[in-house]
Amino acid sequence: MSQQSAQRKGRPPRISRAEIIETAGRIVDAEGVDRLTMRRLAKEIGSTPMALYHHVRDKEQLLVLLLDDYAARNLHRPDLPDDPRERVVVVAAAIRRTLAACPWIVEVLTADDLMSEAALWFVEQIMDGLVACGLTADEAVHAYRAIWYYTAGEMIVRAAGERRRADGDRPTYRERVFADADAAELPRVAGVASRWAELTAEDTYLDGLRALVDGLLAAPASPTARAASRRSRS
Amino acid sequence: MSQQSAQRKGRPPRISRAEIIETAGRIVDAEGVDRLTMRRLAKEIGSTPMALYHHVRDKEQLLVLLLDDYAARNLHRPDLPDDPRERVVVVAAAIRRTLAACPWIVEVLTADDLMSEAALWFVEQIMDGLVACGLTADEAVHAYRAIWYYTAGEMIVRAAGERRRADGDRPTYRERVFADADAAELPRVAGVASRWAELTAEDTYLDGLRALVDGLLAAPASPTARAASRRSRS
DNA sequence: ACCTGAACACCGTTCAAGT
DNA sequence: ACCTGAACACCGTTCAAGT
Repeated sequence: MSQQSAQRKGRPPRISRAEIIETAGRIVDAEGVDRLTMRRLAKEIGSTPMALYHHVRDKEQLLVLLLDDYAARNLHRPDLPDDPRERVVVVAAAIRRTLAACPWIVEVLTADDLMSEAALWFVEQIMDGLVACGLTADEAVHAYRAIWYYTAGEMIVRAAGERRRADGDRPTYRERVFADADAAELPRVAGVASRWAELTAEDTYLDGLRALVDGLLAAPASPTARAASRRSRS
Repeated sequence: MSQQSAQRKGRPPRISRAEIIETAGRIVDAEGVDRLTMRRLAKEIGSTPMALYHHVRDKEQLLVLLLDDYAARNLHRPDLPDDPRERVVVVAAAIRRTLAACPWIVEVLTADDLMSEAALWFVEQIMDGLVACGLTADEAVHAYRAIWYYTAGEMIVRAAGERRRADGDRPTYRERVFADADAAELPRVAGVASRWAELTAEDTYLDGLRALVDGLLAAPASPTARAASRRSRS
């Protein structure tokens, strides 16, 4: 535990995990996440690729560490409204606003859950709001997860859409599929086909979030019905 | 070979897109998506990497094509209940059941929307159910998107969790973070910390889906309020 | 304990040429 | 039109050795 006095063993470190994360963050901010490679990072830091492996397990862990660092510095706690339901919405929206500003989260999201220390306060507020609205602790966990699924999905799908729009105006595959939609067989789809891109470009995260939270908090099925549905799942 | 018969233009193709997709599907099924490389695929097919680029634009498109093919063959249309709200739930659950069975969708989901021809019928049914419950066409598109965000997010987060569980029982980062949760500051989180893994391993997709659909169809804000919220977004 | 060099076993894609 | 060979510009990670 007392490492400043006892430098007796081995050679002193030249690079630190903090330095690795900081440099990695700079590369990612400046050039995007797929320009971050262990070799490139080592060069930037003035070391060799293998030196990095003494401080992080592998590239995947580095990415998770990077997002934790980002969350710790950018996840600002919002003012909490009194109404517990509104608290849930406001806190979820705060998570999403911060993470959506960081276009490479998708890479990490698909590698691991975001569950940094900095995020725990947000989870706490969401769960507390849900419990204050009448959910049990277990129900609150499941409801929180549903909110997280919706939030993560929105960010990922939106990021994919933006990437698609970014690299070239080549007529997207989806547009061709829609154009082929038969109005007789698929009237609803055909009816909005021409406006699909425009409609799905709108940011409706908040509307959907409110609907989800309302639904999660609406008078649920009776306890017996819930128990039955739980049984049928296992 | 004998090319003197039908030499209208150029040389006859040795390989086809269909053959590429079929072989790629075999590799992915047998060994997982990250064993699918253009070089490996070419070898398997008895050709060279560059021959593939005459039939698909790049690896990303190949993956999208592969998922479309999977969807076309596995997305079976469910019986439609009479109740339009239940129709929405049943159809969304059918999409999710099929896609969740295919662990590599995440790679495609983050590259592009799934929007194959085979999926259009499902989109149609969901939109039709939503409209039958009173939504306008535009609202139905947004509601469909919310359902898709939730569904995609659930599949991606679940897949990440399974991958994490699969490769080694190393104590996940998340578990350590939870163990450190201060019961005084974060009572709700600390209260379920020990059961978090167990609770989040439960499949609650359907419960969350029902909550979301209920919320989306519940008496929405008045038309004027909706118009105001639309204005404030743009 | 920490770092290095060399090597392993690969990638996706471009280019110019052949048939 | 379709395919090939060679090359470009890389990867993440392991291993054995050095300090």
